[in-house]
Amino acid sequence: MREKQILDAAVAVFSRHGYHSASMDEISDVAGVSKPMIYSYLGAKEDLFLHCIRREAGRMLQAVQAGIKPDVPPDMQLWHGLRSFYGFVAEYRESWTVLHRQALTVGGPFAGEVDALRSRAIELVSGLVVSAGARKGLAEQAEFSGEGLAAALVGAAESLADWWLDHSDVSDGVLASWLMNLIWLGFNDLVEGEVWRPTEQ
Amino acid sequence: MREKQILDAAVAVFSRHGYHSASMDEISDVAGVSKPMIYSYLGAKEDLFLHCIRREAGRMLQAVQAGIKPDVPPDMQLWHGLRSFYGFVAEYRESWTVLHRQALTVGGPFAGEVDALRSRAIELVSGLVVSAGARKGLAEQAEFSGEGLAAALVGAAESLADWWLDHSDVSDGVLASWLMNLIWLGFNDLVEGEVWRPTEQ
Amino acid sequence: MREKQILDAAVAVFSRHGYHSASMDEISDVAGVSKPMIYSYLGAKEDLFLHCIRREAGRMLQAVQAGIKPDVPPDMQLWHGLRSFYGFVAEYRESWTVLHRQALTVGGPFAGEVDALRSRAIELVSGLVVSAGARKGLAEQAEFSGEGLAAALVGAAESLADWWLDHSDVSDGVLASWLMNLIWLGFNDLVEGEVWRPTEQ
Amino acid sequence: MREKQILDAAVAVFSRHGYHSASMDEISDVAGVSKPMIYSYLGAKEDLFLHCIRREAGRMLQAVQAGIKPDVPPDMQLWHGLRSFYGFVAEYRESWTVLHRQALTVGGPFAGEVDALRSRAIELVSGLVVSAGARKGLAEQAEFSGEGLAAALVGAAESLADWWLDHSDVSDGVLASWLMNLIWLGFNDLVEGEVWRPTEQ
DNA sequence: TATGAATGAGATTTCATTCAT
DNA sequence: GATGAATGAAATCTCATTCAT
Repeated sequence: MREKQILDAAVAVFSRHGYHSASMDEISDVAGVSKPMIYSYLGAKEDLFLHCIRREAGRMLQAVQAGIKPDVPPDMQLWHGLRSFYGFVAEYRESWTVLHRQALTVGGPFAGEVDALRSRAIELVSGLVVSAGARKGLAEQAEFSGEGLAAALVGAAESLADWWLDHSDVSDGVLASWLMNLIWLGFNDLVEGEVWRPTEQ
Repeated sequence: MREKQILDAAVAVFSRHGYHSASMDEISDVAGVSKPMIYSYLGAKEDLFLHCIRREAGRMLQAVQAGIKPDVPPDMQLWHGLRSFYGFVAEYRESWTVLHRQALTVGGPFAGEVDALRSRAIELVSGLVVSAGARKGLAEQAEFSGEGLAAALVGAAESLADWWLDHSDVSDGVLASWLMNLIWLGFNDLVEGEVWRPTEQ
Repeated sequence: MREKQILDAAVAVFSRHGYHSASMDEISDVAGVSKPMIYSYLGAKEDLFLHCIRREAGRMLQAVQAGIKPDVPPDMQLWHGLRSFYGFVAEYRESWTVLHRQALTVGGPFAGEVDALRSRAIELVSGLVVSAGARKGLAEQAEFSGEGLAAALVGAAESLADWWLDHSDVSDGVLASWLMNLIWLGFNDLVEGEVWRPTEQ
Repeated sequence: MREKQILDAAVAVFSRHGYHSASMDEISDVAGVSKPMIYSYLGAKEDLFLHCIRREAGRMLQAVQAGIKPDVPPDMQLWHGLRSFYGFVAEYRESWTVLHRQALTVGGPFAGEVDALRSRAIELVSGLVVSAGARKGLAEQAEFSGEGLAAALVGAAESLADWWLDHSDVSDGVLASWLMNLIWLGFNDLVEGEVWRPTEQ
């Protein structure tokens, strides 16, 4: 299909050069169609970029959700989710680049789209965290913001993905395992009432 | 000094509009000098942006390092470092925006600069991590990469900083404390040999 | 017939948007045929427009001439001609718009076509004028150009038609009667030797 | 001045090719400046055209009004006005072309500008007509619309100007005199109660 | 030294026009 | 014969960059 052809090319070019530096000329070259076709199928540059973001965000969300098994304990759900996430990043490097690097910087309608995606992720993680906390009988600790923690966790995962792009010699499972160890254990301690406090000024 | 004047204006404008959408015209307006002056003092747009990144990166690194007290245990060093980091982000929002949001998207010489900064941060954290591990007698665990963990930690800290920009009603100390609890505890477990492993496929 | 279908659509679209802003796409949509058909039946955009002008000019001329009764005095001939003209304008607004508003602006072959139509009209009026003059025994007055006067008269009629488009609450008969009173009376005076001359510098 | 330079070029090119076919490239060539200068001094194409219309309309109005002597009888005022008008058309052919031919066809803000100019003309003529009528004690004749008559008169004058462009061998005074004879005499008759009526169906 | 004035080069976008089916 | 799909070519507009003063 022409649409897929064009979107693939657009994602490739946007991921290489970023939104502004990408030229419709190059996209049409890579896609192997003429510029008017792009405008006819997917609209102006902004629309095209939006379509890219939406498709890639959809793909990623679907990949991650497909990897999560619903009937296992929360830690295993997070574990599977992380593996799927890194699997996706490995397979669709360009998608990830567009979503993570490019879509954030350009203002306008784009920020909203990616924010929505990240919100979905944070929400999802928050859910796991809360359900784990509940299972362990965690009382409400007003001191901590579930959303803040989830944001940090998501950020850690993203950053690790970025780091991975330049150190591709570890498997997705290993990455996920690092995060689980780093964070889940700490979270467990937290749940169990162990708290770190500064010991001196 | 002319240079400071120009760099201040450039950082302000770049942080507002991003690299590409920022116009030399606006920068010269904000700086209160004519465009040829910018070219004469700081070179073309790319150079100017590079100078911005370098200055802000230097400032940030210096702020963080200045906050770290060398003769306290590693956890307290990290704690102070995080507080300084969030202090810097709070005080120099624009610097942070330029470094985190804008510098990532543009390919070419910029990525290198920011990577360098992040590497410094990762290195720094790695040092703490390793020294903490050593103190506790952590054997080399080939399974874990100190650098990878540090990257994740740095990412978590950055993400939390971003999240903070939209939830400014918590103090820098609270943010740092969240991270310490989330990550340091987990790391401690790790150091002490407690490891999370998947319990089922 | 295909041709009529296309021409009707073209006249409608040209009259709405003008020559340049009219798009072949819209014409083909309105006509209900595909663009290649237009090119096959009536040629490129310029040709199409020419065909429109010719057809509408022909229609208008025919309508006016059909309204003129040959065996009545010149003033009555003019009167009937004017009524027919305004009748045509009322019934075929779009034709009139294309002929009067759009065809004038575009240089090239179009000007010629419309000039030809106007020349026919001027000629026709000239004939009446001269025949009226002759009947009244008007000596040749080198000072006046029958053609110039006719041009002015035709222009007055056209302008009034235009004015009418925005003040449609008077009948065609009234319009024609205004012109007859304004111009025919003056012309009569002229024919009878009464001449206006400037009374002072 | 650059502005005058550019406007002159723009009027020349617009008058040759019309609004749509005129290209900014050609205008900048004719003006002897680069395109960005045009945008900087006079804005986008639409603005540029508006500036042209306004300047030429202003010139024309001023020329005509300058020619009218206020303390002479209405017919002499009209006479002088017409002479000035044709004088202007003779001297500024291109201005006239832009105002009459080009500005009418393009919709949008332009129509308004030219309509305003024409309205001024019609108003002016209406004033003369009414004052002449009053002087002669003309009763209100509901049958005639002063505005309509004025529109017709203005149209006649415009048309004659157009005709003149191709028959430049008569002087402006002669043109004005034709119109005075054609219309003023007829109007006089009207004022004095002589009315033309159709004599048969 | 400092700048107002100027431009080259390139970006997006739109149509009239034509193949291939 | 008829059309959906495709494109070449050109138009408007912007901006980083530099003379001439």
